[in-house]
Amino acid sequence: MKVTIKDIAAAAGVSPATVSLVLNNRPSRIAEETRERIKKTAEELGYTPNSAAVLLKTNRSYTLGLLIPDIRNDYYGKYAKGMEDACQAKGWSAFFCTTNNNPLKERQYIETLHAKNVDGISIITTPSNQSALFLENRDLILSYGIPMVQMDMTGYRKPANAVISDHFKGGYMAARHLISLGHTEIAFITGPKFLEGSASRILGCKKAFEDAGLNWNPSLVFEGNYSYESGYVAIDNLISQKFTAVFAFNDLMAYGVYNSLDKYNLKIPDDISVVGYDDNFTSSIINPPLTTVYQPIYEMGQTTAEILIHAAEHPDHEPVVKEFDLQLIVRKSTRDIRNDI
Amino acid sequence: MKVTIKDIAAAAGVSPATVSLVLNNRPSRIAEETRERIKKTAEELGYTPNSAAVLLKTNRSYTLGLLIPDIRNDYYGKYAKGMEDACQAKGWSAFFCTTNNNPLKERQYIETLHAKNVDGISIITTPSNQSALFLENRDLILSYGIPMVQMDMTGYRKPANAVISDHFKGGYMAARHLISLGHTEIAFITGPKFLEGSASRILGCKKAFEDAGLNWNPSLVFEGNYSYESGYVAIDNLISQKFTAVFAFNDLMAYGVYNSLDKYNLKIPDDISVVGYDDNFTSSIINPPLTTVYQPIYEMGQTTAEILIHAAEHPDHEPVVKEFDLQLIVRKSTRDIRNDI
DNA sequence: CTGTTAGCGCTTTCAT
DNA sequence: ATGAAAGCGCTAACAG
Repeated sequence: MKVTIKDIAAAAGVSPATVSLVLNNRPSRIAEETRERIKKTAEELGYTPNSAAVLLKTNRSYTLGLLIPDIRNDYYGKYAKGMEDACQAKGWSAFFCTTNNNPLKERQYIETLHAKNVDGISIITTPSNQSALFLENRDLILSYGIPMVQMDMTGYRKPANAVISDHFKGGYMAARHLISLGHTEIAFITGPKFLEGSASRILGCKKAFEDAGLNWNPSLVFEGNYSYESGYVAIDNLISQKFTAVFAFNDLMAYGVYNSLDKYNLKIPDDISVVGYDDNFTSSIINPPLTTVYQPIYEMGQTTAEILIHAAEHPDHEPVVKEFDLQLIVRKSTRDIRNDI
Repeated sequence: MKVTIKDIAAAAGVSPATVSLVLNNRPSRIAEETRERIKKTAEELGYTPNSAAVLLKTNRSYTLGLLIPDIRNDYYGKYAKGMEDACQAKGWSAFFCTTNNNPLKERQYIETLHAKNVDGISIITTPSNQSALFLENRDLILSYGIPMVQMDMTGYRKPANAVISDHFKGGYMAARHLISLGHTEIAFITGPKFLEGSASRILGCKKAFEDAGLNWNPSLVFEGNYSYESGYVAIDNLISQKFTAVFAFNDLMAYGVYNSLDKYNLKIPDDISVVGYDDNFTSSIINPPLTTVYQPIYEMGQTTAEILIHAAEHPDHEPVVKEFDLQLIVRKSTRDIRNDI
């Protein structure tokens, strides 16, 4: 059925060992004439190496595992794409595993990934990730001795690699943008407070207020959970108060804000300015296009793969933390109100 | 490092063969007491079977490969999720491979998948898929003897499984909906004409016109390519003509229509009604929510996995074609104009 | 310059 | 009721 190096060896009149040497371009002194003959018959027979055999022998799968909460979330989709592309560029593969934020499912996948001998695993902080079960999962990976990179896991420091962005700065940028447009009463829809990323963004916002000499109003802060619905509900809860702008800590919640505001007949940006975070695909096509904080998530995925591949190839690899810059994308959902009556 | 059955055998004082028998629940008469002891030590040592070894021996990877144009497209995302969930339910895994509609990349992935001994492959028709290179890829999979299911590949009949939906009916449903709302001048933004699915939808639309005794106006048909931009451009091209509704052959193009219409100060659905196709996530949160034809794409993904797993487990498996029902989701982007002045 | 050999971890038939 | 042994396809150390 499947053609093996034995078949090639027989067809080319050499031994399997020679075939292996040639096909892997090992530095050995095989006659040029023999080389050609072997390569040619391999090509003719349509040979593909059996990676299970290679793996069993070398203990290297050239495969990475990626644990993501949800592939359908554009944010994670971009990250996954970045990893996949970087893998492909180096001849590696990636296993995508969707955990749905379920620690048991995540654990199961980690075991599968271990069984499949992946050479590295990427994990992501999610709204419920700080639970003990999730932390146990991190330790499981470490105990298997599999290189791992933590994406956006600001709070959990273990001897492992990390790929992060500066949430404090992101919060600061968004708030400052709104303030520079004359907004002083700003509603904030945050992520779960136990998430460090969300907490840092709030700190960034407060700093922006402080720098501008503005008063911080805690009653305009609503704790969301990064879902569309929580953005929608947030407005219902805040609507009785006065505010001219809202900063939602991710785009998904901003979409909820859009529709909730529409229900109250409030126009964006005429009545209320809105800022999001992440820059999902939808944010540029929605009406009005959403001003948002862009995270180079695709690049973070690429870097994750590169770190993991490096770690796999260099057993003496030292844990590394890469931080990425944020960028404010100004679109049509925010407006200068300084010249209003 | 990694614990093997040998380790368990040593610890439990039995032979590796016995361990294998017990851990795989093979029907053999191992003493209950021994069974327990083996299972317990396996648990204690944290044993995970080495799937490379299992694969090498059994020639079964319990893994499926999925060739998709783009994981970031929600349509494919749902499909991938369906496959992944069905795999997980049966203890299988899935490899996601993003081809970007590049036949060379697809080919490369097929070879990788073959090298990794996947037990089945799913492929999807895409806007450029009918090219000779893509068709060669199908044949490559077949030549490897790997079970395959073609998703939405209405035009290419080979001895292979398929998972499809009735495009003719989908086109008919959308057009009839608009007609029932009093629209007689409807613009159509189709997919590439070489795609059978798109062609069938047009036929369905024509049939709806015919059934309603309406005249078909070819100048209101614009050939798009299923991208956001092509929906946007379509309106630029059609705007000089009179129409009260547009049916875009996918949601992405409908989003382009939304923004292009906005540019001309045309309101949805007040001035123009819009219907899409696919029911992406964005369609329910966009303003106004988009009326669209829902394809049970998640279920199609599940079924794909089930067919593939079945085929892998039954070498005598006969090719099967599963057709799925469509559903019109009526939201706020379409409006009854019969009582207008 | 090329071939022989052992063995990676597991399954499975055949002996005991 | 359990164990010994062969072998899946490949690589790498060692022979020749």
